Amino acid sequence: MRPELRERVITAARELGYRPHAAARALRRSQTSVLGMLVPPLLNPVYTLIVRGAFRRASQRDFTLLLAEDIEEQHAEETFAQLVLTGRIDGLIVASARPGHPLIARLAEHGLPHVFANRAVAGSGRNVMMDDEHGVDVALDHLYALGHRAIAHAGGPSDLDPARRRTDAFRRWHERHGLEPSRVVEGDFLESGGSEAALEILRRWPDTTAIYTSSASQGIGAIHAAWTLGLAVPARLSIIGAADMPLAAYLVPPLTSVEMPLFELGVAAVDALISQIEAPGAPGAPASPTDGPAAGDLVIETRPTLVARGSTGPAPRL
Amino acid sequence: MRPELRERVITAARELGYRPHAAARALRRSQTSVLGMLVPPLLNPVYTLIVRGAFRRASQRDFTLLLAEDIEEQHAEETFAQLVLTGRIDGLIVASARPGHPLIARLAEHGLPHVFANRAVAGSGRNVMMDDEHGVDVALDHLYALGHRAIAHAGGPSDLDPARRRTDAFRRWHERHGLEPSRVVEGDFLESGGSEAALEILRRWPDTTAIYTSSASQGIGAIHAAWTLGLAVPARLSIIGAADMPLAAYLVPPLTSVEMPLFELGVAAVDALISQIEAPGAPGAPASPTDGPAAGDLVIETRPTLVARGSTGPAPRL
DNA sequence: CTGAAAGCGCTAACAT
DNA sequence: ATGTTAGCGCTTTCAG
Repeated sequence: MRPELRERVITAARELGYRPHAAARALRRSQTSVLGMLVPPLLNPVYTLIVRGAFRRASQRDFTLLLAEDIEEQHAEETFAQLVLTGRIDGLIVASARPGHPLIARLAEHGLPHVFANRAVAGSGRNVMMDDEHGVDVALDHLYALGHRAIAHAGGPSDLDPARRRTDAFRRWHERHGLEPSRVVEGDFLESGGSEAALEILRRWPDTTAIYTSSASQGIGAIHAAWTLGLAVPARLSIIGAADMPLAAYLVPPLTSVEMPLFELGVAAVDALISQIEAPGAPGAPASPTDGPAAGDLVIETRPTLVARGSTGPAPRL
Repeated sequence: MRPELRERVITAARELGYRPHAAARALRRSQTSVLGMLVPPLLNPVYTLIVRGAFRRASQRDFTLLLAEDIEEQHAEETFAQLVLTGRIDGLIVASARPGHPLIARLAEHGLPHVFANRAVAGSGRNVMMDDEHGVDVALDHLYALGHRAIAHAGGPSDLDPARRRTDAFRRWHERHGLEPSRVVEGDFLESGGSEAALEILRRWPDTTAIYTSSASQGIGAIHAAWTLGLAVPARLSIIGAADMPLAAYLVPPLTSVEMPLFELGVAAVDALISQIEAPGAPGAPASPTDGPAAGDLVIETRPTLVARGSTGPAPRL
């Protein structure tokens, strides 16, 4: 074939907008170039940014991202069947892991490449996480600098890994500062959880001057709780939330928060998954069965940073 | 083959968890059983519920839903190529339509089954919408009953169909009530848009006693604006937003809003799209090129309802 | 170094 | 009725 003809064919193909047929390609190469991603209910706005990072990166690397909302665990088996058993995806990002989630065992058994994003699975060696501990330190240092010493924590569900890690970090920070880290109440990640936790905190420890919440939504709930009790924010009670979102700037008062590298987390999860898929031998690098971070675990380098707004201020004298 | 053998094969298949390979099936039947859905940035929480309805229904009808975020229009061509030209999807739900969106022409030309959800395209005959006009009436009737007569509207971008329909409905309601519908300011659907619009409204018409915003996010922004101006909500200014979300109950004060049938919209969009795909002859029912609602357009039967909370109250005497 | 052919897993049309 | 076969569009291997 003359180079001239070759040129003409390529040009023609481009002009006609030719694109290889995905299904035929997938069938022949037994690789779909589709990545699955399982996320908790998207009402939790934290995940929309993670998802966006994942979409962007997948597209850059010529993969398509197939999102699935992990609403109720009873549907997990169905989701698994639909995505994995029919060969629709080459790998899966699980951002909704919980201890005992039926999917975790199924994945390991099936040998599909997969990573856990944000919610780590101990010992899996497949975790992609943010530096949550640093995020806690940033928040508590900010409160400390404002003079707060009676700081409480409205934590997330303790069986959810990032919630537990933040609670642990909260305790460690207090120990480092010679303070008693007893003011911890657990609730869900939503506004309702934050509101109820704040109410309980203020009932049990009325001299609390600041609350650190494990999510922005909980922060909103905590502000609401303070309002219902008639406590001024931040004059009487300071509130700071983990994870920032655009909304936070428009609350009354605007919520001080810790900005987390959510977009980067999505990007990194996709990269880690593709590495596994393209790894020569293994269908996903095997995890060492030790507890704690295994060899393959990854922590995003971008560190959480403080976004100071109106919901935190100097500690009051009570 | 004896029925007994048949039985054994079926049982064995089930026990082994056999599932037909999606790519092979797609190739042979030239139908992927995948639906695409294009949505505006998911930071807009309105779409998370629509998406959930769509996911649920697609799954029920044995389709997989492939979500794509329509972030910038320059990526539209790329998205189109990736989803449509490679034959990855059987049809597309477009929830991010704007006049002149490059995708609209491409879709018509290509002949792919598609519907427009929430953001209608005039004359397409493929629109699945909510009864936004009724939503406006519900909001304004509520304010009227509280004694408000100087009501302003913080509208969405006028080139976005639901924003325009709500603005039109706002004007019609005022005409029906013999009031001057002049207090309309346009902004984007986000908190910032609501805040800026509210500020401008109060600057131009200082005697305004109530604001109806075209989204919940704008409502949040409007509350924020009132707070910065030192206007009490609802004692001095009532605020009501279109579309409800769980967050609204935890704002300070809790935001009165109009609950829209978002989940149902997602469900109906999927049903409409699948009908088109399964329609015998046409690759999507042809649209009549008339202006206004065309034959194939659909309005969700569930009507918007009022959720009264703390951000609306009796009109003050100024 | 160019060109033909086999086959991925499935299903629809065919021959028994 | 049951069983066989061709071929969807692509890629990879093998023959020329």
